[in-house]
Amino acid sequence: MSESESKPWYEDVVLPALLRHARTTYGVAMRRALDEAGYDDVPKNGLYVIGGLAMGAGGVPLGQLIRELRISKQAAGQLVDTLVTRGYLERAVDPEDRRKLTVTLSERGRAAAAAQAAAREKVDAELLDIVGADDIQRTRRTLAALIDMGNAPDEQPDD
Amino acid sequence: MSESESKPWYEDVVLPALLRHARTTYGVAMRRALDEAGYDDVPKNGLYVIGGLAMGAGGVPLGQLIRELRISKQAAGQLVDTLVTRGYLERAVDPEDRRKLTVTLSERGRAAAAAQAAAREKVDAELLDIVGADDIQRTRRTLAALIDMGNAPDEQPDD
DNA sequence: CTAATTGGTCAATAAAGTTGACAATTAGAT
DNA sequence: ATCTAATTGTCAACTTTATTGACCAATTAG
Repeated sequence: MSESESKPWYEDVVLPALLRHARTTYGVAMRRALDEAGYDDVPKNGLYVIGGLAMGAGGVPLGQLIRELRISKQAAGQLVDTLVTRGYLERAVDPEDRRKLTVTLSERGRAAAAAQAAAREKVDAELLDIVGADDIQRTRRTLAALIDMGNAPDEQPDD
Repeated sequence: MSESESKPWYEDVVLPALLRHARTTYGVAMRRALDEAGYDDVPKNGLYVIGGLAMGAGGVPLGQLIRELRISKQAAGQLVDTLVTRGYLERAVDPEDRRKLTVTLSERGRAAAAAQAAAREKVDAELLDIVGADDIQRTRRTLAALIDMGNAPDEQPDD
């Protein structure tokens, strides 16, 4: 059995570990880009908030953060607080239902989101070079299937 | 444009978000399996330690945990402390170099690891049913490429 | 017009990670 | 054989992040 065709290193690494480490590549790249651009006070989950908010144009309801980050509403409120204090977000009440809060990116927030997106796209591009568009498409579909599995109607936490 | 062939929901979800949520499917399943089997005191990163240790037979050096979890050596030490206290791990000093520490699964640790692995495999099997072996293989390769990108020689943190 | 539900806040606390200082062990150079 | 120097991990103090429980305000259902 020759060295040159030994099985790849990831052969018996379990999928959740691969997912974790793969995401870390993005995480490190995005964090470093933000740091270098002077946005060095974004809290851990802030990456997700800022990145996620970038695409939803009209602002994101707090409840959505709670569900997607899988944290308590108090933690979500505190996270938003921090991001508002540090100038990345602005709160707004939903005029339809004045209990509801939505958050939007501030000027500074949009700048940070842009830096983060650039870093992400750089990784995307490099990956595209390595594995090609088809594999990326299949990977995305596979990940989506996995996500759908976790969204069975009974999975929502009560709080 | 008909409803039935609208673009899939994940179309413009960025890859790091897909990775995050996909991993959450595993995380939730594994956590729930552990809870239901009575192993309800495993700390957050403990999932990774226990799952990762399951395969490395001889025990894992502490330094490896530090690098893979990307936490400080102090945090790693504390995590191991907790897992030892709660009966999942056992410490052992490397006789070659008595500074070095390795951890191995205790009896209880192995039982927890088995429960966790079963949950993981159940998700694996379900995924296999949905997307097929080929897509999983390509996904694994793609993730591995992404991980390799993040392991450039200059990426190791100093501490 | 109550009563229940939903959406969020406040306060206290717990959990997890960080930094800084230091002890023990090993390695490298005299 | 030491005498540095580097590696590996611990201790202690502190910061950050998230949780629980009690509560208030706005909305919706009877």
